[in-house]
Amino acid sequence: MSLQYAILGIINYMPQTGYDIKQTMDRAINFFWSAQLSQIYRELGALEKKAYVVCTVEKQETRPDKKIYSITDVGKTAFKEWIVKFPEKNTTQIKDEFLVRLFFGNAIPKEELIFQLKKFKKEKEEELRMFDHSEEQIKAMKNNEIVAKDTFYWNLTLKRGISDSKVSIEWADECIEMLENCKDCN
Amino acid sequence: MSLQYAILGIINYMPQTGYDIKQTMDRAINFFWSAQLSQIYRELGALEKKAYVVCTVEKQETRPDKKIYSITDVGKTAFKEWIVKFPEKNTTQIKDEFLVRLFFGNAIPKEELIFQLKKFKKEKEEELRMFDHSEEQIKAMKNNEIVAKDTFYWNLTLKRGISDSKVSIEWADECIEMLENCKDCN
DNA sequence: GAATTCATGTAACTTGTTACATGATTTA
DNA sequence: TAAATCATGTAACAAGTTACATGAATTC
Repeated sequence: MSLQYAILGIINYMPQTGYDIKQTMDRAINFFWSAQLSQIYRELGALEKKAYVVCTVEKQETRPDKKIYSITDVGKTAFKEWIVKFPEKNTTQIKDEFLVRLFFGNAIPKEELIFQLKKFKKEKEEELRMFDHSEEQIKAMKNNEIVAKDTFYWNLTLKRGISDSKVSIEWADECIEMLENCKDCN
Repeated sequence: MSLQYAILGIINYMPQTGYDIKQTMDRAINFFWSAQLSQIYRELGALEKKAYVVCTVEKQETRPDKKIYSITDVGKTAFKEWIVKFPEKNTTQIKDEFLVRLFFGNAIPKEELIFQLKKFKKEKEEELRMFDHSEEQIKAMKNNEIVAKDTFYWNLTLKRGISDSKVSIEWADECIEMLENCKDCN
C-alpha cells in the first residue's frame, strides 16, 4: 500500500503526470522506495477508482495527451490518516543480492571478490556524489514557498542516505583488507 | 531468482527441511534477504522440478513427515555459476516505510515524530544486541569443520549489519536533536 | 487455558518486473 | 545513426504476503 501513499504525498506537493511522479520518485525517494512506471500507472488507476485522485487531460500534438493527476479531499484525508499511523514494528525490507553472494563467499575466488568489493565501493562513492547534488537541490527548494517547510524532512532522509553511503564505503574497505590479509579464507 | 540460490547455498551446508531453511534464513541472512515459509516451499518445488534438489522423506508419527532436501550435482553447478556472476550494477532494493513517512514528515506532529524516532532507535539497539549474539554463534561454529571456512564470510556480512545498526542509531539521535531544536519545522 | 513449536502445504491476493507498442523530437 | 526524452499504457510473468488447514507436544 505504501506506494499508493507515496504517490499521494508526491502529488500533494503539486499535480503531476505518472511520468512526472516516476521522475520525482527517482530523484527524491529512490534509495528507500522505488517503483517502475508501469506500477505507478497501475496504482494511479487504483487511486482514481477510490476517488483519492482525479485527472485532467492536457492535449498534446506529437505525444500522448498528458494526464495530470491531483489529490482530492478524500485523498488528503486518507493520506493524513496513513502517515501518522506508524506500524507497530519497523517494516524495512532489504533485498541485497550482493550480500547473499558475499555470505556464500567461500565459493568465490578471492581475487574476484576483492574486485567486486572495489566496484561496490566505487558505486557507493558515486551514490555519495549524487546525494551531495541532492543536497544542493534541496537547498534551492527553500525559496519555493509551497515546499519550503518540507525541505527540513527531505534533509533528514537524505542524511540517512549519506551516512549509509559513507559507512558502506568504510565497510567495503574493511572487507577488502580482511580478504587481502587472510591466510586461510579461500 | 536469488531466493532459489540462497536456498541452494543453505542446503549446500547440509540437507534440511523447508522449515529448517526458514529458520536458518531468519538467523543468518534475514537482515539482507528474507522469505516467508510459503515462499520457501514454493521455491523448493521449483528447484525439485529443475532437479537442483532432491528430497528424502522421514516418517514421523505425530507430525507431518519431514521432507529433507539436499542439493544435487546439477544444483551445485548451477549455484557455482550463479554465485560468481555478479550483476553489472548493484541491485540492492530497500523498501522503508519509515523513511517514506519521515520524508512527508511535515504532515506529522513533531512530538509524534520524535516518539517514533526514539522507538526506531530502540529497535536498532535491540538489533545490535541480536547481532552481538550472532557473532558469538559464528565464533562457536569455527569448531564445526564443515562450515569453519564459511564463518569468515558470515562475519563480513554480519559486520555490515552491525555498522548499519550503529549508524542508524546515530542518525536517529541526530534527527531527534534537529527536531527538538528546530523553530520553524512544524 | 493460551500461545508457541514443529512440519507440511494450498489458495487467493498484492506487489514488482520485463517486454512490448506507439512515435515525434532531441541529444550524443 | 543510435540512443535518450517525453508520455501513454497493456500483458504476461515473477516474487512476496496473508489467511487458512491440520494437530500433537510443549511451554507460559
